[in-house]
Amino acid sequence: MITRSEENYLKTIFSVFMQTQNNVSTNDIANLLDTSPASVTEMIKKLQDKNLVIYEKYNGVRLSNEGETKAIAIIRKHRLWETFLVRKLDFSWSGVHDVAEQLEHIKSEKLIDKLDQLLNYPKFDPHGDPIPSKNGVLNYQERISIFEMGINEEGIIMGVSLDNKDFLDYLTKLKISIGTRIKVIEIIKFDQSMKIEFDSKTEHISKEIAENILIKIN
Amino acid sequence: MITRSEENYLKTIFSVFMQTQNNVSTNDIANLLDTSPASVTEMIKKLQDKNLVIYEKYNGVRLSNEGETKAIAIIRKHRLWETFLVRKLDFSWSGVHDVAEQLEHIKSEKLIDKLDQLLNYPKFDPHGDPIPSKNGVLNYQERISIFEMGINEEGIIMGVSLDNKDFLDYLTKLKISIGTRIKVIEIIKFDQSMKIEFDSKTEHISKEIAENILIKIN
DNA sequence: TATAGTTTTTAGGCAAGCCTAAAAATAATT
DNA sequence: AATTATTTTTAGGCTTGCCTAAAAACTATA
Repeated sequence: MITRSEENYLKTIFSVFMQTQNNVSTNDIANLLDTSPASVTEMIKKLQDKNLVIYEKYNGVRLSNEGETKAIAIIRKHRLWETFLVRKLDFSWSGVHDVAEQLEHIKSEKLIDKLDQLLNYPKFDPHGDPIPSKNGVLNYQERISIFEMGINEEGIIMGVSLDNKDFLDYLTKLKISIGTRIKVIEIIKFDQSMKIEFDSKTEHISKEIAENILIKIN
Repeated sequence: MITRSEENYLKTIFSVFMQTQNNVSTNDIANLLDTSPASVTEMIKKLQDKNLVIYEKYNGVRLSNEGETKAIAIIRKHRLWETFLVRKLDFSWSGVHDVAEQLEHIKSEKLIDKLDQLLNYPKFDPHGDPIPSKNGVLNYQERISIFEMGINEEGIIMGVSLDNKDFLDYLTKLKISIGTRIKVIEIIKFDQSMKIEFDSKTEHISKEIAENILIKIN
């Protein structure tokens, strides 16, 4: 049996490794899970005993195949629940995270399969992140931020890279959502803010906003 | 903050007290929660410190007003989740309990309100038990078992008093469900089994079955 | 390369929630 | 009423997951 806390460690290790492709450091995990490095070391040893991670002292940690399977299953649950909350219970995409964080630990394969079915087997969650399939395939779509685009380039919004309430609420206000086609009109050198066009209108967004909106890249 | 374990104690104390109207004994709680009497004593003290129960050594325990409010809130969550599982995810009423047991501990008032709304504010769960309202009113409908009925008496099935898979599956097979109108045709003295009529057909049910099907009484 | 700085691990502790065994209180029986 | 049986509580321990402080190992810099 895998505990809730262990699940959170696996999830964290997975997502950091995804980004860096390097063994994950004790300190990084401690910061992300808001716990002490000492606790992390301790927990990693437990996970190692359960063959969920590969660990060498003073050299960081990464997931074993078994650990990765477990991590992906949790991410699947999290993203399906987020999708459920937004689509069926009218949650805003900014209000979804904390509840999904709890729901992802519910243990019932049947529940998740049925939820998947109810939602008609969604491929992406409300933030545009891919939902792993039941058999653990995570279909990763490469994306760049609007900030990385050049003038006159176009793209379709595929997701966001920040789960901050104010940020998401602002996007809602601008009526920017996943699927929106945008075009970069102008880049202001001074503050690196951008003028973008979408739905036949123009909006001016700051660097911070542009950096956290992701578009598809082929 | 109230822990998952504390919530389970409150729920248990509440339901035993509902039935007996007496202070609940340490032993009873231990049996129901499948734990040791010593652990129960210890936990009760904690609950007392939090003003959730009223407790006197060697004299059992009952809920304080605050404890009762908490207990009812958990029961509300449990029964709403059960309703959701059956109505939206096609769970059988026998498969629902374990998952609801987990889901009832999810902390989010908004989630429960939205769920309630999605289900159109149900008054009863799939087993026929009343769902407490948001403000904590538990509308109890008095019921008796079929076993307590006399010959030629009629009634409408309002619920069950047993959450056993084999039992519930058998009712499904017999096509007995909540709302079914039944009439007692014959009582066999020898084994106290009963012949009942419903949906223009007759079935023969054992004492054990009859005892666990509840009908409305006015 | 020696030293200073950072990261990681070890050591020792704490709260929650459980356990068993033994003691104390209550209840039942002769 | 005295004894026996049952229930409940106390005492002492265990595991999980966290903590702080100190030691050890790595990394960077003079």
